[in-house]
Parts: sequence; C-alpha cells; structure tokens
Amino acid sequence: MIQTPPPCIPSELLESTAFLLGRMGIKLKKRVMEDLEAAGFSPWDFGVLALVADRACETQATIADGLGLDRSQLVGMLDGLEERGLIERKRDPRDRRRHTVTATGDGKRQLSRIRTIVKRVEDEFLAPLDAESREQLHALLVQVAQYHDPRFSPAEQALAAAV
Amino acid sequence: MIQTPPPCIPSELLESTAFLLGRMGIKLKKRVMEDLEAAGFSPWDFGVLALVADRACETQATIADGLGLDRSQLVGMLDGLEERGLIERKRDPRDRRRHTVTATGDGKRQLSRIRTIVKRVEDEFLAPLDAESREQLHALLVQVAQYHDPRFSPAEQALAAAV
DNA sequence: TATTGTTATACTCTATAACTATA
DNA sequence: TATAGTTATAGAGTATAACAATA
Repeated sequence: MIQTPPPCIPSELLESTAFLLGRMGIKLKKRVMEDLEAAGFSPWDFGVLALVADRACETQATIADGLGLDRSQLVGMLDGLEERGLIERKRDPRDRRRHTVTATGDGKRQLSRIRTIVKRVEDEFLAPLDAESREQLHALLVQVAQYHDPRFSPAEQALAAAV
Repeated sequence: MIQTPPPCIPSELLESTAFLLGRMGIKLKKRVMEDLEAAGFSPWDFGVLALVADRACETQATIADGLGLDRSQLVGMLDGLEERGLIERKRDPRDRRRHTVTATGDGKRQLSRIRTIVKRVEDEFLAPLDAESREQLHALLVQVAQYHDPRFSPAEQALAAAV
C-alpha cells in the first residue's frame, strides 16, 4: 500500500471566514434536520410553528415572506402540519382569498418538543464554546442577520417603525 | 385592502444560535456561489483548486475525503476543471488504479481570481462587523470546526500527530 | 477479495410558471 | 386587472448502488 497524505482542508480554506461560516451553518442545519426528522418532524416545521404560534392572524403569504420561502413551497408544508393536527387553516371572512393559519393546542405542544430538540443539537454543536463565547457568536450573527434582512429585527421594532 | 402584520421572524428563532448560524451560513454560501458562477466557476471549484494547489500528489479519493464529498460526485467536477485546463489527471504509475491530480499554471491563476471574488463577497457580507469582530467570529468558527472534524486542523498538526 | 475511479439511478430541495377563486 | 392560494413541472444538488480496471 502506497502512502498518501492524510485528508485535510487546505489552510487557505481554514482562513476563510466565508468558507467556515458556510460549512458550519450547513452542517448544523443538517444535524438539526436529522434529529427533527427522527422525531417525526419535517425541516420547516420549526420555523412555521414558531411563526404561527408567536403571532396571531397569519396568512400564508406573510408566513412565506417571513420565513423567506416561496408561497408554493409553503402549501405542502402546511398540508403536512394540518394532517397531523398541528395547525388549522381557516378562510378569512374579510377576504375570502386568504387563509388564516393558527397553531392548535397540540401544535404548541409539539413546538415545545421541537424547541428541546433544537436546543440539544445546538448545545452539542457548540460544545467547545463556553457560555461567553456562545453569546459572542450569537451577538455577531444577529448583527450580520439584521444588517442584511429587516425581517431579523424584532417585531416590536418593525411595528414601531411602521407607526 | 386589509392590513396584515409586516413579515418578520419570530423572536424565538432570533434567539436560536442554531437557526441564525444555519441561515447565515446558507445565505453566504449562496452569495459566494452566485458570484462564482457569474465569473464562470462552479460551486466546488474553490475547494478543489485550493486543495490541489496547496498540496502535491493528491488522488481523487483524498480530495473527496478532504472536502467531505462523495468520490462519485468529484468525478464530474474534475471533468469540468480538466476540460477548462485548470487541472490535470495522470495515472499514478505506482498504483495504476489511482489518478494523481495537479493544478495547471492557469488553474493556479484562476484560483487567485476565485480568492478575490470570495474575499469580496465575504467583506460585503460581514460589512456590519469591524475587524476585531470578524476575527472573533473567525476564531469561534475555527474552534467549532476543529472540534467536530479533524480535517479542519492544520496540515502540520495532522502530520505531526501521524508521526 | 478489496480498492480506485466511474457511471447510472433516484430522491430531495428549490425555482418557475400556469391555474382558480376571489377582489 | 391584481392577488392568495394551489398545482405541476423542471432543474440543481446529493446519496446510493452497481460496474470495470487494478491491486
């Protein structure tokens, strides 16, 4: 057997924050999704349930826009959540084109299960960082997120700005 | 027209480092890929060229393992790079099953073009962070990456460990 | 028999456009 | 005419298994 160098990442990529951020983000998302799917959830259940449980009177358009996915994509996800009894779709009587989406009691319960799973995966993933480092990381990510996307600004702020 | 709340992300997701890291990582990767494709490169060209230019005598297996992709996936990418004259495949005379992959002169030149593009996108993406914050972010990501994956440890370390 | 590179296949995710019913 | 939701379709990306050449 002929020796080859051990597989490793070129130093150039290690020095690229872009490369690392992309890699780690995708890896973490993959882990979260694996654990959620193992528990019977689909990838977007967290986002949709969190959004619907958080705010009353969502329409499918605002949910899709809020999460940054296509309206046509959302349909299938809501179908799944509705079949499992986690959300309800009702026609908006004021505008019969619209569907008002709300979380059921069981939907809220399952959301809290999802929360636990995501938190656990996050803890495992960020294991090498102490509490202070984690807060640092979180704060940096929030800064970047808010810079690029107004949706990442807290709701109160957005509402205040709208007034 | 009936008012609906402005689209925004539920506070629960904003507070989740996992959610933010996943989102930002994917968004950044998407931007890098868009700019690379606009310049005529395919998504994995950066990783492959950086790996091949960095180290001599790579085989397809070590490239795939190093970048964490499947060997069958790598074939098409190398085909593309070879057609464009950026890499060369040669049979390893010591083990004729193996292909030794090297970067051509033009491959190295194009790699430096890619570097510039990635750096520019990264700068734009991390615009809200000052130099110190960027270093912090980078250091935190390195810590996490190395914790999960030995490939992210610098080559010298890996070689030293192998001795 | 095991390994390297290759090909073929299928499956998921996503992006796009068309369709309906309401406005 | 424009909008909300839906459906259908096509494409990229990825994962898996089978294959030929070589060890």
